[in-house]
Amino acid sequence: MAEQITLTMPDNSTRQVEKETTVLEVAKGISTSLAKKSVGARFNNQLVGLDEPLIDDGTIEIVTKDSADGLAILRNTTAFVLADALKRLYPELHFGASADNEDGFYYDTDKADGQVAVTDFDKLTATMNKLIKANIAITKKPVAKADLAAQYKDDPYKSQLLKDAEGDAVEVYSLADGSFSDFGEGAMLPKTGGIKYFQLLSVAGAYWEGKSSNPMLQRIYGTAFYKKADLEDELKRRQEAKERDHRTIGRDLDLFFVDPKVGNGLPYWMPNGATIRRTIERYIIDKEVANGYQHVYTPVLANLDLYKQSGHWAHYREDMFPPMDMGDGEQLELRPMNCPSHIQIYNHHIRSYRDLPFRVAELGMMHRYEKSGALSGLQRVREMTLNDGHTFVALDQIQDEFKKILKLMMEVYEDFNITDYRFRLSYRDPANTKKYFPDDEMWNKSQSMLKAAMDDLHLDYYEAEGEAAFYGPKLDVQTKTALGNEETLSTIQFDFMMPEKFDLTYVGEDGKEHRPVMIHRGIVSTMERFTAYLIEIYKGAFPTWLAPVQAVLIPVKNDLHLEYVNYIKDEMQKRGLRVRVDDRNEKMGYKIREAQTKKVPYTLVVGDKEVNEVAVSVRKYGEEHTEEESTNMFIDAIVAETKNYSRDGKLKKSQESLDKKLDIQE
RNA sequence: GCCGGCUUAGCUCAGUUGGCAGAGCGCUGGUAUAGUAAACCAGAUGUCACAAGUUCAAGUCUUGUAGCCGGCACCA
Repeated sequence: MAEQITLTMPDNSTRQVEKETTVLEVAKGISTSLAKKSVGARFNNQLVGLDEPLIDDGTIEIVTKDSADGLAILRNTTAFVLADALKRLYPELHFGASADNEDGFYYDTDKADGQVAVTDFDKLTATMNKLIKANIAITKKPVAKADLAAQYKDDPYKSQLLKDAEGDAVEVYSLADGSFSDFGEGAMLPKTGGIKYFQLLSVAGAYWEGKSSNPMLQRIYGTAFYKKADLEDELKRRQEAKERDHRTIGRDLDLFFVDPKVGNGLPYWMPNGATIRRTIERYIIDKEVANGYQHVYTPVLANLDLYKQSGHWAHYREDMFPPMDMGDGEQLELRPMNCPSHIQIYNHHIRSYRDLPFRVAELGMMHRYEKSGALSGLQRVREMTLNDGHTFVALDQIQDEFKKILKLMMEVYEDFNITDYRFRLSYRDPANTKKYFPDDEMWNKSQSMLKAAMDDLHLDYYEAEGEAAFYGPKLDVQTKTALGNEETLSTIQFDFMMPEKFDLTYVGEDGKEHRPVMIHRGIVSTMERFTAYLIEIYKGAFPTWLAPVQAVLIPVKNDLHLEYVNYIKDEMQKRGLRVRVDDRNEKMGYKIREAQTKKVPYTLVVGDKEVNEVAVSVRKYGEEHTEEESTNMFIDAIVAETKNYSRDGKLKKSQESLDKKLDIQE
């Protein structure tokens, strides 16, 4: 009898099979329906193909088409076929890295006589389709790195990838007809015909090994699915993402603009956008004052020495506006960050332990000379106003203050209905400590303190090395833009360095001087980035409390109803509501349509019936039906709705549940 | 900053082998006076991104510059 191996299934049951049984045979052994759907397996946590013979005991999970792993196998195979097509069309082309991700895949290329461009996609797609139609088997075998080196000797990137691969051998995937082969990790489908629906999407430059000092390759992006509908959904999703883009909506709703002729990355806020921003600013200032912060104003200009002392000049000189030489030896700098300003506030008086935690906040305007390629709408700009705050604490207050800030953050998220985010603990890069404040003990201490605080609160997070600020580790709240790019929304940063550099002290209970710790924190990011973020999550349909115009009043007939409409307008304005009367010479349907396309929360129509009943006909944004409401009741309801920051006037989660989640005892 | 692409009216876009600068929406004026997503008529849109070059002639071809878009790198 042949040698047996033991496979452990996901449900912990075990199964004895002959050694060298393939994944497909294992799947068939479980059920034919599973075998039909299967495209590989996760064996001892490694992705393997259907033809993989199993030779050791291990855990196995059959990978089906409808799983993320199944898509990874498909996309890996599609990237392989793309590479084959590229090589057929451009024999001299060199390959760089390749990968699949949650949206699709990419393959990096380098061509001496002009890079691959989107105009090549038709030819590439046609060639790929030929290969897919031919349904060629893809075989896999391990080849010693030494044997493969000669084949790639003229290809600098592949040679490097080969050298960097783990072990002495790599898996080489080949078409059965011998016309193409490639090496790499990850599993593939057994035949090219397994690729059903793919699309090449875009090309973009990407540095070799992600280092800007290296040459730039051309990255070809694509995606692939097993089902036509899934591919169509993905393409539709990408289209909708563009419609959600804050730059598009910002223009359509007349919120802001950037005119390169008067300054790149320097946005102008139109009245509508300014109203949203002002509402956010008032909200967050009130919220912070209620949470013990003292709001201040500090100058946007300071002597350059301030930023030399803080270390910003040494670290970020390239991204700061050049200093203004005043001719008498003084150099003034547009501030790139507010922390040194708040340090001046702290240092202005002698501080006692009784003053701590000392919380100072500001909507601080800053200027950074962001590189031209980084600029993007309101998301990356050269002048921005940060919801900045610094709290100065004693060592033993760090944990408690951290929790308080986190609680404040979560309350704010609830008010804005922000739910899609991830916590990231950002540490320094252990392989490149030069970038950071040189004090190993400080780093180890503050990083473990941060992690302990998060663990203590039982919050999920992921850790990222190399993402820390130069002065300390941070908790970042990561979100995604409409186009899927990651960005930091909120941040809490521990800083043991600035207090040293500025010799900050407080007088302790013992009458002696002690060194405080600084916590930098931003809740709603910059006004620019946050507004962009809100535009995208709301798709321009702002909740009533934020909407630039909260209600539009439309008289059925101007000469009969305008008087009453103006009365309602006055009543609403007295209650602090933003309301507009549309008395243009247009048909009612036209005005209603415009109110809807401008995403005004409430459209109020007034005619004979309403005048007689002291009522309004209410139509909510996005809804087709209307409701008659007494004018007073309607005004009371909309006032209540704006007061509790809600879109629909519904009650929000209780305070206790938030406290419990964060484990905060007052 | 880097690689690729793009740039025509306020917006979305046509514009043929080089031969008078176009449409829809929006805007302006007028007519119509209305019950829940687009009334009708008329009118004005403009340094075809900018600067050179080729040509009898350039929105169109060539070169350079800027900006924008996608991504990479950066992001205190």
